[in-house]
Amino acid sequence: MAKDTAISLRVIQRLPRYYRFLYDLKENGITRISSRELAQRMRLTASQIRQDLNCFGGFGQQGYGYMVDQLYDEIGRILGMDRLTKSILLGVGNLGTAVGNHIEFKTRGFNLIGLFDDNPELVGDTRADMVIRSTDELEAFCQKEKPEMAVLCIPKEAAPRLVEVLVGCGVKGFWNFSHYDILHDYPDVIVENVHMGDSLMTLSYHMVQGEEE
Amino acid sequence: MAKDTAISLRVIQRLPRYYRFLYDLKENGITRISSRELAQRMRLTASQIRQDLNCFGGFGQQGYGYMVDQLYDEIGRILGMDRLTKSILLGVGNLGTAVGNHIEFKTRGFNLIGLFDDNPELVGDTRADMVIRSTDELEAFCQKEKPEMAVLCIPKEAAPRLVEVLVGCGVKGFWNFSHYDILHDYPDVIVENVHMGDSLMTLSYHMVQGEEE
DNA sequence: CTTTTCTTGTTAAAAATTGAACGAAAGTCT
DNA sequence: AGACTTTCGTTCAATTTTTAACAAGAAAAG
Repeated sequence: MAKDTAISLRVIQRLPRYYRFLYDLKENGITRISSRELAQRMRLTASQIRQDLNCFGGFGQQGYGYMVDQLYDEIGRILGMDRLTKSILLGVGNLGTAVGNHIEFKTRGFNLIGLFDDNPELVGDTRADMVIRSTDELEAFCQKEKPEMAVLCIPKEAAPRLVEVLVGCGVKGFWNFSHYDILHDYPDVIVENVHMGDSLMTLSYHMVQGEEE
Repeated sequence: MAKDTAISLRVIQRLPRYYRFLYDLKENGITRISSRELAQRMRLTASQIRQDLNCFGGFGQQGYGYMVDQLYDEIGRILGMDRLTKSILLGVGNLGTAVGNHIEFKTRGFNLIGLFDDNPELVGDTRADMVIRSTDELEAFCQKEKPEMAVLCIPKEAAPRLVEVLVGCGVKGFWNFSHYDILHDYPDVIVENVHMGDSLMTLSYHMVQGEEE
């Protein structure tokens, strides 16, 4: 059943994709699915799906398949979608605004409770139904509200110092959009670096390759 | 020297990160670097760096290391950063606006030449120094300008049909931010799906794990 | 009720990726 | 100039990841 060996990062990174496809199945009124059919839809092998899911326990039934609803809930729970971890967002520029407005934090396990920016012209403005606070208030706010996660949409130069401050304030997770790589060297601190530019560059690489052949 | 075996996706996906770190070295006036030191900075093994770079040719020099400038340029060329592939962006909502303004397309091998949206209230407005066009004009625009890449910041429902239209118009690459997975089943079409929500969910998973131990 | 068909969970094999080891070439120092 | 150090490119080994194979259990069909 449940394995005691650590679950590989690759498996974890596939879970959200399963979650999305299962949501679609639910929406289309499909109540059960076999690994074979799910594999066809997702362009994976049935073997991989069975093995991935089995890391967390036997959710399926032989001769029948998986219950879509149940599997969706299970994966959601594994991913922590049943929580609302308090979060703050720093840097309310173009990107910060879009992230604050566009991302559905609440259905992803987080609750955005504060926005911060250095720019005095932005402070006091409203985004995503929240008032933008000055970064000067950051530490006081953290002491009071104890957010555990911080979204960073700040310039690269500001990142290292701010990370240090936030770790000092007890922030345990970073969703980092800044051009700076937060390295995984604070103990007990989880980092997810999002580099959209990197993604665009790999697209470029593949398009160049496509031309050359 | 140059290998004739295909280069693995993992290597390609690391290239932009090398590119970023090399840029930083350049900025700090560092002209040469050994695989060992770069490995320390990037939290990789020296072996991996040497092996990755060697896929494309021997850029280093024994007993000396790599020339930062030269290596930066080489990786840039490999990734196609010396090009300006014509691109359009569809869906100028929160996210589309941020992507249009925030991403440096020109230094990533692309040139954004048009914005499109369905919403009549947005058509005619300006974003990133460009006028927003109606989606009705899309096909005519493509016939004239022949963009090769499309950025999709549209709702999930609109994605499948629009992809079909764009592929018909000769678009060869998609940078897809929509909640829909474009599957790689058009021949000669390159897809890069960006799912920010997936990234947030893996962060959630790791934070839950961090708590439990 | 028995047989047949599915489909899982699991084990075994294959493939890919990463890390260590080492000779060779170039730089550095005395 | 010669000894010594550095560091690459490459080969080999270890690990990880993916794919295939299969026995066992459950549903469906006759």
